Amino acid sequence: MGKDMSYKDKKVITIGIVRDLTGLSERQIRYYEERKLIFPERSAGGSRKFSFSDVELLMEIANKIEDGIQTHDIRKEMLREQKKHNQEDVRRKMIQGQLNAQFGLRKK
Amino acid sequence: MGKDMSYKDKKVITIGIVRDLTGLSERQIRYYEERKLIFPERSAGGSRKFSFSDVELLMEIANKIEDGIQTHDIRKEMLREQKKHNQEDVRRKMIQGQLNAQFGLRKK
DNA sequence: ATAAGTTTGGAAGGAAATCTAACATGCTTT
DNA sequence: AAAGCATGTTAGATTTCCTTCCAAACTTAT
Repeated sequence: MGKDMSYKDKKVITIGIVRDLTGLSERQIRYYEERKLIFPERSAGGSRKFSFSDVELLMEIANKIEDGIQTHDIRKEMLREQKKHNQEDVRRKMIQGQLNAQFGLRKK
Repeated sequence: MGKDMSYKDKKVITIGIVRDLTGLSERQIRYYEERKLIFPERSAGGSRKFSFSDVELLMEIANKIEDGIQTHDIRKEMLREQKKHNQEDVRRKMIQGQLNAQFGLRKK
């Protein structure tokens, strides 16, 4: 239940490295956070920590910005995507639930 | 040929995070580097950068240290492992070379 | 058993990396 | 014209990291 994550999603990368990996400025990275496009964690002292997923997302964001899309609209797109995935997830879990009920697979 | 790497091998994690991930002290981590058990890269400013592989290796090292094995012997074990893998690699590549020669698969 | 080596902690002082907040600029959109 | 967007830059404070040293408690070798 403690749900562990792949390396890709572990928040372990500081902003300077993200800068080097993406080619974005730190200013841009912080701004995209402000606009709620990315959600780094924080260290005890307050430093941002990003994952490789965040880095990938930032590169996609960079592309859209280049195409003249505004952060506001990027956010909308992202929320739409998210919703779609959530729905798929719910469907998948419901089906699993049905199966469990029918065939009485017990957990643990 | 620019050989790209998986996330696991990218050197992107600073020592403080490695400390948190492994439970080792920074002192210990630096010492194990001094003893040539791990090989972090450096930022332009001189900060160490580790990969997830390094983190895993550090956890193995920590176990061996707990078992009373000395860094010197851990290093020997590691070199032995390394050599074995290199040999396997050479063998694999030689076989591949033979096949290419026999069947004239051309590269590119 | 004395000497030498191992492993770790801790302190000092300095440099690098990060943080927030503010102001400036050049564009868009309203 | 006013408001909002995206980014750069600066300043000062804080956090993180670096190396170098000394100390302590062990372990191994002579």
